[in-house]
Amino acid sequence: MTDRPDTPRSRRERPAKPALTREGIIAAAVAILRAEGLGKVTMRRLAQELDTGPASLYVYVRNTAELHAAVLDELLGTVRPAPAGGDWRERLERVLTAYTAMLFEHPTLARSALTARPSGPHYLNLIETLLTLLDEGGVPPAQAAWGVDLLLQHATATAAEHVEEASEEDWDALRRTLAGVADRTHPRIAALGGTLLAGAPEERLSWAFRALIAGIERTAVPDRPQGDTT
Amino acid sequence: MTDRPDTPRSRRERPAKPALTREGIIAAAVAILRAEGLGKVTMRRLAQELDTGPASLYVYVRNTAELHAAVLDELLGTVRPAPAGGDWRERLERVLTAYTAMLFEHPTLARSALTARPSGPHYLNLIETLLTLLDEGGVPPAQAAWGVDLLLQHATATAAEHVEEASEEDWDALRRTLAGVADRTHPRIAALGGTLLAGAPEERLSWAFRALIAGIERTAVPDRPQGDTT
DNA sequence: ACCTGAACACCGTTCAAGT
DNA sequence: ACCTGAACACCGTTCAAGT
Repeated sequence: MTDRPDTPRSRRERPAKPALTREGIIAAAVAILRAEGLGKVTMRRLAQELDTGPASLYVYVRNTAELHAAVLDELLGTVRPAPAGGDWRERLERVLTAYTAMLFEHPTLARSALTARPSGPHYLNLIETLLTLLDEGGVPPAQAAWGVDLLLQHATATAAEHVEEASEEDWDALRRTLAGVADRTHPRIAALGGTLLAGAPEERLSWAFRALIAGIERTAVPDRPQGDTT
Repeated sequence: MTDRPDTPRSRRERPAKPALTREGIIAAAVAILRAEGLGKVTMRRLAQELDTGPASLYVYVRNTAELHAAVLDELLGTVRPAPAGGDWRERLERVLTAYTAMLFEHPTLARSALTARPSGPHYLNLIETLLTLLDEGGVPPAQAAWGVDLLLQHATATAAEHVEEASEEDWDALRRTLAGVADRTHPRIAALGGTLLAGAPEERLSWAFRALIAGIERTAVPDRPQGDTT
C-alpha cells in the first residue's frame, strides 16, 4: 500500500497495468491455479487480478472451458520427460505416471480435460512420445493410435476421480456399504471383502497401465474403421 | 390458472403440496434431468419444482453432488440386463455397452459420477454382475476386483467425454491441428494422418472394452497389496 | 424435527457504449 | 479493434427464526 499519486506519466515504476494478451491472461490463470486451485480460476476473479472487467477477457478467450484447456497445456509443459532407461513398456509407464502425477496435483483440471480435449503444443508432444514408444514395441500404428487415447483417458480419469468433495466421509460410506452387503444378494462382493478397495493408489495405477498396455498390444483394430468420429 | 379460493380445507383435489421425502426429491430431480438435462437439476430449481425453498432440501440431501449420485443410481435401475447368449466376454461387453449407452444420454451425469462414486443399490448390482462374468471367465478374484473398476471407469469416462460444449467446433480445431502438424517435429502423428480420430464411437468403445478385458485377464495383481486406498 | 425467508458470496456471458 | 461498466440471469449454502 505504498501508493503515492506522484510521477504522473513518465516513470511508471510499478507495472502500470500491462496490456492484455492471451499469454498474460493464461499466465495469470496458472498463477491463480497454483495459489488457490482451479475453483478460483474464474473469469471474474481473473479479470480482477488483471485489473479489468470480465468482459475484456472474452477478446482473447472464447469461454471458461477454453481457458482451462489452455491452462492444462501450459502445465503439461512442466512435465519432465522420463529418463531413458528400461524397455519400452517401462518407459511408457514412466511417461504416463509423470503425466498422471501432474494431474493429481490439480484433479479439477483433469476433470475439465476430460470434456475439453486439450490440443495445445505440449499435448501433441505427449502424444508423439507415446506413439514412438508403442511403435518401438512393435504395436501396429492404427492400434497404437487408439491405444494412446485409451492410455491418456485412463490417466486423466484417474486424476479426475481424486477431486475431493467431502471425500473421506464418502469413502467410509462406500466401505460400509460394501461391508454390509448381503451374502445372499451379492455373493461375489461379499466374498471379496475389502479387496475391491484394496491397494495403494500407485499400485493400482501401475497395474492399470500394465493391463492397458497388454490389452492394446493384443487387440487388433477393425480393418476399415467406419468413417469419422461423431 | 384455474385457481379458485373455495373449498378451504376438506377436499384438496389438486395435490396440495405433497410432503417432502428423499424419494420425492430424487424423483423430481430425475424428471428435471429427463426434461432439461442435469444443468437444470439445481437445488434452487428443484426447490421451485417442489414448491419450497432451497434450504428445505438440505434436510434430505447433503449437497448437490450427493443429489446427482442418487439420480445416477436411479437411472442405473432402468438399464435392462443384457440377454444371456454368447460367451462370457461377449456378455461382459454387452452389459458394459448397455451401461455406457445409458450414460451417453446424460454425459454430464457421467462426469459427476467420475468424482462422486455412486454406491447405491443398482450400482452394487452392476458390480456383482461384472464380477460374476469375470469369475466365469476364470479371472482370479483380486484381479477381477481391480478389473471391474477399470471397466466401469472407462465406460464412465467415455460417456463424460461426450459432454458437448461447442463441441463440433472444437473437434474441427483438433482435426486441423493434427492435420497441420509438421512432419519434422511430430513424424508419428503426421504419418497416422486421420487414423488418430478414425472409427465410429461404437467401434472404438467395443475395441476398448475388448482390449481392457484382454489386459485384465493377463495382468496379475501384486501379491499383498499395500494397505488401503486413500 | 422439519421447514422457511432472506441473506451471503459468488458465477458466466452479453451488450451498448466508448476509445 | 479493443476495452469497459453494467446488467441479466442465474448459482450453493448457511443461518436465525418459526412451527
